[in-house]
Amino acid sequence: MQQITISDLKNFVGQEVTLYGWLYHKRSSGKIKFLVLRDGTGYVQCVYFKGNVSDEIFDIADRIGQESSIIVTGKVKQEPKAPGGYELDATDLKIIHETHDYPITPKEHGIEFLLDNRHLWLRSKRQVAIMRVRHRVVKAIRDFFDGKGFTLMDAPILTPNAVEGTSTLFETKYFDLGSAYLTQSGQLYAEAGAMALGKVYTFGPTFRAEKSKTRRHLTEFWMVEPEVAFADLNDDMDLAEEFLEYIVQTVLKEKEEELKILERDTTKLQNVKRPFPRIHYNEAVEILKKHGVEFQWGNDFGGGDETVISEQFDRPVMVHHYPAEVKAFYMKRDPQDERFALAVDVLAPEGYGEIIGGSQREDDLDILLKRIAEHNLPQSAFEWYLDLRRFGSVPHSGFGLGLERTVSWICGLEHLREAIPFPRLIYRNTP
RNA sequence: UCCGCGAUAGCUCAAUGGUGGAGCAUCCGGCUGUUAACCGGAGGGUUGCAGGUUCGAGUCCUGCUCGCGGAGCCA
Repeated sequence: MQQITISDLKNFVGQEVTLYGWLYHKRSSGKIKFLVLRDGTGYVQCVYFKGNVSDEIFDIADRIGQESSIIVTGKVKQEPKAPGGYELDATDLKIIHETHDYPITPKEHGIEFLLDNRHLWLRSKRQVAIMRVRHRVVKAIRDFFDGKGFTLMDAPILTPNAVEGTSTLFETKYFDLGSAYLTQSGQLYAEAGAMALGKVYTFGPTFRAEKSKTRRHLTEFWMVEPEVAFADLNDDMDLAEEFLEYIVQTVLKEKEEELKILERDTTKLQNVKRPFPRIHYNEAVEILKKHGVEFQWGNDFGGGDETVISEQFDRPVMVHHYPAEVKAFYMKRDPQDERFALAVDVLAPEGYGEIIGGSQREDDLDILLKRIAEHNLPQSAFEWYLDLRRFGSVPHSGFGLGLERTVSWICGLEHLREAIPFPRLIYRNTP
């Protein structure tokens, strides 16, 4: 008897096979029982007729509870009515572990209950589909950069200094050196990498101790940050749009089944093709005014503002030249107009907001020193970073893409917490 | 941190200030093609915690705890 997976059933029609998995769902009708098996690769209905199997096997099928782990043997049958197209005419059933009273039933549950049971919730169809898409997005990210001559060069997670104020940093004791902080961004280290390798990217978890309590925030999330030497803001935008197009089109092509399970309207994703609209901050402000939004020039956009702006377009929109005041110290200012930073945010459609933030970096030592002073940052903490401008400084640019926001957008999720296996939220760090 | 909402059976919810219910889950019984199957029956409650008002509080009032939605901030 051949042991196979549910995803391989199509190659074994008419043959008797053995599947290992968990009981996902059960229906019975007197002398016939329908056991839906899941094995991580898919779902298949196994049909047990009384008479075709021994009474003992039939009793097991009757008795075992949802999520019991079992070994099923039977003949593969094509069944147009079955989801997936195949069904198992079962001949045998063995128990690996019998269980009862599994907490997550086929009926609806509240979000608190589901998050308390996240370790079990992950077994459900929808969550499995999301994790598959997440995995494919991660692979697409790596394939894209690897294929373009980038080197993966990860940044440290424990960092020595409170760079942009301690209020949003997680602090931890660090032996005799006092405190260390969980990284908020690998960018400064990526810049060092770009000066060594030309094109690099960091990809890992980042941490923000912001007391944010919205569907768009996690305290721990994953970010990919490419950094390119000899690249200006336009090069940065070129890279960002090619990157996003590649991710979305790849997932559309390869995770069709999962997006269907998630009931994602993929027509909106089909549009994600170059070129993306590029608008100046001033144009974005005009759009807000035209739509009756009260907005003070010079401010950053809020979530609602971003939605209004992105609704004007059928694909991601790149907003560039933000007022320098609201942007980070390391962003280079526009030599034509010092009020603006050479920065870009990419706003996803359908209200998903900012998924990419990037900029051309300040490469002049003296200007950077001035910015550090203006932001009341401790220069000593940045001496290593300033060295990058002392020894062979070049124009360079990069951006950061939030993985969970991207997954959330592609999957059409209501909340970021479903886009990561074990979400960390302001009032939750379990399981 | 601020604004708003909520906490009742394992889960999702209902209950005019007057004997706390339903669906699902569980258990028992029925059904040879079910798709969140269906039909009949049973068990299951310190109504988040602490006070108060009242003849009487799940319901009204005060405080607390926990959670949810949003804002600000950000990816």
